Amino acid sequence: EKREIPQWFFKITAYADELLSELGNLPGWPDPVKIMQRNWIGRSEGLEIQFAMDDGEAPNTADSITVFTTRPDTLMGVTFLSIAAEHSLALKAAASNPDIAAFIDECRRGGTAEADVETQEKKGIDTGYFAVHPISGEKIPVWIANFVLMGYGTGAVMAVPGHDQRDWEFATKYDLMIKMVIIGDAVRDAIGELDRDVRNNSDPMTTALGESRPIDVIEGAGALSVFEDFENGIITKSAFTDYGTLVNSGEFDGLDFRGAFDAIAKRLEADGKGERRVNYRLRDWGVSRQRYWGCPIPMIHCDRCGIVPVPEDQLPVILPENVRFMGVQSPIKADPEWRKITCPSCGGPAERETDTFDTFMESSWYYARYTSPGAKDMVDERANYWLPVDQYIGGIEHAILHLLYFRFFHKLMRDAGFVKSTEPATNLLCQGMVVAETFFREKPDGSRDWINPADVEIEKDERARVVGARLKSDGEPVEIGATEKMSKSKNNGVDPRTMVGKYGADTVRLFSLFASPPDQSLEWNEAGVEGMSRFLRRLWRDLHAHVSQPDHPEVDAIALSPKQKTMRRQVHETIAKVSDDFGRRYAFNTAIASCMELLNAVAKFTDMDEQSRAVRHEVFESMVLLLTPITPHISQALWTALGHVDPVHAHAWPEANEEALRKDAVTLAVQVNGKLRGTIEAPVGAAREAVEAMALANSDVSAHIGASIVKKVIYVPGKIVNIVI
RNA sequence: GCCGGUGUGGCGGAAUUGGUAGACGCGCCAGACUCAAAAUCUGGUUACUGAAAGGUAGUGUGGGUUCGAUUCCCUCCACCGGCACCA
Repeated sequence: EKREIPQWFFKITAYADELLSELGNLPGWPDPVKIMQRNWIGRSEGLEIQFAMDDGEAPNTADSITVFTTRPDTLMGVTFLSIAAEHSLALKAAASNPDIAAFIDECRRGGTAEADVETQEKKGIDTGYFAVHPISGEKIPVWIANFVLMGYGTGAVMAVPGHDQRDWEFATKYDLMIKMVIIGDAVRDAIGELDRDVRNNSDPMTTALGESRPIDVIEGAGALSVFEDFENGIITKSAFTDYGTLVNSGEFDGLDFRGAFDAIAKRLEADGKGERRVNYRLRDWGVSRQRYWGCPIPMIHCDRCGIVPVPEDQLPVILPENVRFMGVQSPIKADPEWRKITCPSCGGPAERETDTFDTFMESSWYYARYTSPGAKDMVDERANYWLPVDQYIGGIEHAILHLLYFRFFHKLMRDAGFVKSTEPATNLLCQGMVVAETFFREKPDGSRDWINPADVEIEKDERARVVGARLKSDGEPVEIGATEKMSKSKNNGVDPRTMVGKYGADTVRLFSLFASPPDQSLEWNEAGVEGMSRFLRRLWRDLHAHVSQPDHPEVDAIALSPKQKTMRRQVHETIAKVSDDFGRRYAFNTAIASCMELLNAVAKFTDMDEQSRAVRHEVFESMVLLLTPITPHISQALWTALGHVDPVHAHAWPEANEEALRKDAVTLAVQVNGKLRGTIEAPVGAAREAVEAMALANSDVSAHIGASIVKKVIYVPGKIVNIVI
């Protein structure tokens, strides 16, 4: 059932629409990742418009410049076109003009990374060519601009300096015309008033300007500067980029964004000069890299047959290991022998591809291969048993690239018939980085000698503030640097095995999960681990003290004293909280904290009667089960101590008992004007009037009300009473 | 520059749907035990003020919405991640 693979198959842009829409079917993925991917794909609706070249100036009248715009409503404000340095027309202009050629060279030298392009100084050069405005027929100049990239859209943009900030800055710098064709609502409304007075001119802006009185009227609408600019025929402050109403746009005057979009689209479509189009910011994925390390691209270049795939029985192409590195070039590129091969199609001499795949290529489908070890194909039928991945975990730094390629590849495999699912992973957790403090000493040449945190002693003042640090070996001070991601270059890596050796794996795992929620960065700091060790030792000691007591009956919920009930309720509250923290919130730190609270509470619960011992048994059994996923080894030992024969991991996860969770009374905060002034104990389900009366009767509260009149009382059952005076 | 995130005690962090800010842990202080130390246990620990009870302020900045804001909205600042070849 494998499909014939069409030519567009490997283009990620062919999947742009699906990659975007399927984000809506990923409830188990974090919102920030989905938002970043949505923005990265960047779907936008607009018009593609052709600007013909002016006959008298163009080197070839067949030339035209195609632009894409999401703001066709500003079309009548176009005063020039900006094209990329690699645009065919730019290259044509460069052929006869050394200044232009030099400018293009300069653009090439600049970085192509989006961050470089967006932060560099906006520069341009006039090509000397003119295009024709598709509606007004005006001649408009064509400029080359360093911020227009060939890889985006069509490599050319229509410039509307009046209503685009970047175009505005460019036009101001090079003294190009700026037209106002959109006005905001405030200006429109003010003009509307003037228009009613005059009524005899169809162009409201002209009417307003024709009168000697508009300024004071407009001033009230808060648009004075815009209006003054218009009087002078230029926008001086900055571009007006909001949506609004069209002016100075001939037949389109008075239309809003939507109306203008439709009218202009219709007009251009009728004239064959433009059409509606959906554009994506997403670019195609170039998968080849000019380096040695990597998976060779299994393609063969034949002069007669073109590019021919390596036959399947010769896969995989193995990277030669017996190579010599010389300079920066890949050794398989330098080696004239390795690439020699006969063409599998015609049998003539041919050459292997010497580029290797981008590492993102393999990381895009390894998870699928893991389901089918030894499979002859990429995967076999086992993939459909395991996939999609239930829980995928990776760093947030992969939010865009890896996780988009990952989704793309899964859809490719689906369309090739390898898997049936549409998305590779149901749930995604992006964990933070492991960071640690850095320490250094400055060397005479100003460079830094980084010192490992394990070799440093921290000095603190009497208020426990860090005042300095010393090297353990010589006792001399060292400088304290930033807290950064663990790295070799900053020598702040700490091997957890040292800690595991000292405290055991359970303690270290407990510590690393307790230190911060998984999606935040984790500070690896030895100080906290002592607390975890203490907690486990207390649990061990208290549990063994409990099992050394005489046997006890089952818990009899009806026979429990209020104190026993409270203790038992806390057990079930903890079960409910830990279950939710593990299953829904991934909040392991708070799950552990509530187990600690439970241990603190049971340590104070020292009654020795039978039912107390029964409740205490429930505390320890539950706590051991709740901690098992984090501390399996000590949990198993404690489980055995509690008298169980079966392994702890085989036991069912505890469930919170509704009956045990029930409360008779609840503590309510009482506020006066939003400030906490006291608390009251109210029976659950008490009437509003009764609760209000209790709140007003509270002495701390009444002291703050004094002789004032109570205006309003807000009561949120189970939470607060707020008395407004 | 753009997109996303973060900012809370001395420190890591909690507050889940707008409802008692600082849970839990570290550190620190005091006490108990001890000849002593370690370990352990008990109590305290946001700041200012006050003998105390308490009062006032307080969650990066400045504003706003609300009876009530760490939480929602706007502004700004700092830091972290990504920006398509980290060859």
